[in-house]
Amino acid sequence: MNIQQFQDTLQLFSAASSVDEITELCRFHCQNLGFDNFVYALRIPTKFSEARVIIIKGYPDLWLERYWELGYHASDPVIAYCSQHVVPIQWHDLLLEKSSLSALVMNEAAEFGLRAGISMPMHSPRGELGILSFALNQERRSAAREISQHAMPYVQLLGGYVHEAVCRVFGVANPEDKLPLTLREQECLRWAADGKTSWEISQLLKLSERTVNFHLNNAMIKLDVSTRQHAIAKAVLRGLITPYPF
Amino acid sequence: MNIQQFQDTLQLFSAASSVDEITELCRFHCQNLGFDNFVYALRIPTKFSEARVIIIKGYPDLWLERYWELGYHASDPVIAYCSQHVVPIQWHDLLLEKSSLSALVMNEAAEFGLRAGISMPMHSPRGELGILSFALNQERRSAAREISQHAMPYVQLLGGYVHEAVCRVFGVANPEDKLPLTLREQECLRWAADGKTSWEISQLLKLSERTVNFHLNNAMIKLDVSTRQHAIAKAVLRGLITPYPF
DNA sequence: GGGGTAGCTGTCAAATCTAACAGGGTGTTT
DNA sequence: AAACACCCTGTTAGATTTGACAGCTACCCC
Repeated sequence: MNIQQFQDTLQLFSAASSVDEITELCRFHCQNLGFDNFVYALRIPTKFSEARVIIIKGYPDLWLERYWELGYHASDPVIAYCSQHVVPIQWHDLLLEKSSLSALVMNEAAEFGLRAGISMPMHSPRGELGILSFALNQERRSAAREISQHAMPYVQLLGGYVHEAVCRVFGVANPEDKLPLTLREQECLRWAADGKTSWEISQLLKLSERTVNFHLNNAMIKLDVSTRQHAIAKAVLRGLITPYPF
Repeated sequence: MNIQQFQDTLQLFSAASSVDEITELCRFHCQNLGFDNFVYALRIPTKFSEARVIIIKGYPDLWLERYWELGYHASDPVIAYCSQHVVPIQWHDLLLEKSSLSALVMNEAAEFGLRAGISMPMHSPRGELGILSFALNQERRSAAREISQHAMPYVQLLGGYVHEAVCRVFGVANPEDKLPLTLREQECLRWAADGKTSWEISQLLKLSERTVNFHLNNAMIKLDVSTRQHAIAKAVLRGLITPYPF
């Protein structure tokens, strides 16, 4: 299958209307590309410590169970890479420190047949992060590398379509609850996230300190939190505010 | 050039260290794909309703000037599409209402030789939006469609690499310089970001309240900030602390 | 006019955080 | 052994935030 034909099959994702259909399409492409397993995970920020996670399964169940039980997502180097980048990565290219938690996760994965692979990060406008991974149970590095290398462009293309399909099926794109915050609330929050105190913000926005507290309080109520810190974490994760404190 | 060779040339973007180099690479790919013009625009949110915009130019200067002067970005249907999607679009497929502002923009663009084209949106972790566009001065719809169709996968691949290159050159987000927060510092910060007070964190981690403040203070020093809020915003944006599930 | 939303301002007490002064301990590396 | 990183704990004073009590204007929609 050349890339042009491949491109045509991608249109099927736009028509898919259920998880099962998407799973089947992924499975098809997985085999087609010469991989053994696949998984797509979508993280949707909700509360700070309560992101919603949607998974399209094509991985060994035992591994997924173990993964969640032990909270491996926190040390998974693939997730760490994907949350910062926009181009795909071959697992072999990840920089791992010996006997780090990250290395442990990857080694255990290998025991479940996930020895080599490739992952494509997808970031969408509201901070959702989708990761499409294809894995290979292949001992020989060179062979694995060749397959991954060859699959790279296909995986990159697939990523976007799987991502849009999953978001559509689960009704993720929801512009309504994107900005529950008023203009002033966003402004105040942004400056607060920038380390400014109420008084400083009042000077910046030419308001009274009381008004700044008023807006920040309203923001906290809307975000259902009771401290500024929580409000900021939540707003940043949801993309409600984008401070630039660098 | 097949897709495999193409893939190899993409590595050049990782080495590019200046705007000029990136521009040249884009120009090369533009011609190679059979297009007449290209442009890459990166929007970095700063304050609410304010953004820093970086442009890699390969469009008629006159058009770009007019575009900015008249604030066309506000009605540009390509930007509207790109801010909501993650897969590329052929301009012909955009839904335009007759005599809308969007249609006006596209018509005027056509007068500058930008009659057909394709645009690839790139969203990165902190809300930056990059748009890579290739344009064609081609009257015949069918011919334009064919070229665009053929270029689609290449453009999608290019997008990520141009995006990462520009972000790197402009120092937009440098995940590399991860300030090493210690384990305790991360834990405390994570709970603080969840709205917990020092006392509550001390109970959660079975520490004294003083110790929690100690760790949070160290984290603030390392992040070079003077409030918890700023520390949390910075840490979340840099991916130094991860929300619980994932 | 009433009701809704958004914005603005005031005071006050209690809770919380920040910054400064201290003092311990462990473990690894040089 | 000394230097270093990480971890733990104490006190205090002052700044800041939080939550509660108030009040006001302006706009839009029904």
